[in-house]
Amino acid sequence: MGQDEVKSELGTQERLLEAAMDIFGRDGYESATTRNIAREAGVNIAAIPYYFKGKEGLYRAVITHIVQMAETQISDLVQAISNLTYTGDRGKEQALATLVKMMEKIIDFMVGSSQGQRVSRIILREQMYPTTAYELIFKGFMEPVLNSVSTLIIVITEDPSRRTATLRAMAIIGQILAFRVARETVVRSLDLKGYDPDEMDEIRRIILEHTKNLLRSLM
Amino acid sequence: MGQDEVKSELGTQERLLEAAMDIFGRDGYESATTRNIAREAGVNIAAIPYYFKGKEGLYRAVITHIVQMAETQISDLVQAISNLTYTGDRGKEQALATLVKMMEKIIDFMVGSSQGQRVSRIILREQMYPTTAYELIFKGFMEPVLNSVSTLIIVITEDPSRRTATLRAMAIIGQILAFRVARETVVRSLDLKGYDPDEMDEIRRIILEHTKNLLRSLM
DNA sequence: GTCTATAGTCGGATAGAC
DNA sequence: GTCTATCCGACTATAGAC
Repeated sequence: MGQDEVKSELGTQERLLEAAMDIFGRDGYESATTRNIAREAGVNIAAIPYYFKGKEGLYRAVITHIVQMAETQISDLVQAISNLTYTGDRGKEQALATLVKMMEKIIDFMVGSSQGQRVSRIILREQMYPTTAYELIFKGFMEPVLNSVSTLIIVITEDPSRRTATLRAMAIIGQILAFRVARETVVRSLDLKGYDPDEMDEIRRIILEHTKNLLRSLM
Repeated sequence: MGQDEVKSELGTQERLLEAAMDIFGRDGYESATTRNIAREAGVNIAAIPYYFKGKEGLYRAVITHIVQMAETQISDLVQAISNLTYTGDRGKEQALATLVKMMEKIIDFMVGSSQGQRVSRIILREQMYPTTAYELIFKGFMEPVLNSVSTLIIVITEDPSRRTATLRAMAIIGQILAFRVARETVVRSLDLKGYDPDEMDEIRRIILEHTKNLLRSLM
């Protein structure tokens, strides 16, 4: 199927996309320069307006790309949650186990992997300073995750209020956000170099313990 | 008294500082322009290098100012915590009550007041993308708060590990961060216009309930 | 102290050769 | 499709009149 000419086209585009994800993730949209991105990708600056219709178009392409990456990570769990019906005490424990699994995915994605760190920086930036690209992230990632988690919380707490469950879901996920947003503060407070596997294990352990204890107290 | 004067009666320096807090909080450091700030303040652009040695100096002045504001909010609690010694079951309950009080302060400051919202946007931005001004925030605000909260957690859980307590503190405070960082997502998910007093009450109630239930489960 | 005018810099986009 | 050269706009900062 693949033609050689197509391969070389996608090569330049893909290299720009990879470099853009790095630079946008590191510097933020305004501070990032197309000159830097082009240099990092090893291509000419003029390739950006040529392939992506400018800086903004490149940014949107990055957003679309990372939403797809994130979706891949969680699609199976979202799918499972929207299909299954949980009832009774056994259903509650199942729902809690699923929730813990989802939290684990999010932790490893946002805090653990170096790829996920840059990606989640971009996502969090859009949360704080939404641009026209925010809609893509909301519909493609945030809304599905928040809906899934709040559905599980409704099952676990037997409180049918979607509103209350959504707020609880935000608070619970916030435990994870803290370690991404305030990474520098955590690292300094504990006099670390970064999150190495030992710290990651303890962070994961603590957040999951908190989540389980909290939800059991609401059962 | 008569301190409630309007903006036009403030000096040029103060008007610049107020305007800068607004614009930096809304747009972030790079996106904010000195032109905008000067126009918002109703003063000439040249006043910025004249009084603050340029854009960066103005930003540092804003950071210093907001750290002082934040310190005022929490200094009494930080003071009380560093002085008192809590022991026994009664001590644990006292520590928990103090922790809840501090959480309430932080919620009202970060999520509730419109002033605090702009300020906390700047603080969170420095968390995610630290500049040379980060040190001021860390030493003046983040470190004292994190230390206070983790000290209380050590008393409550009777686990002497400062490291574990600090990580727990981050996770617990993260519940608050979520409503500031992902405000737009919360608002959209619940189809709101913003956080009105009803939502604020429920957010506060839920976070405090989570915090109390969680820490009781760790006693 | 405050203004106008302008210098100096930088980043994004484009034209046109190859 | 990719390159070089260049343009244009926007921004910060400064010089100097008042």
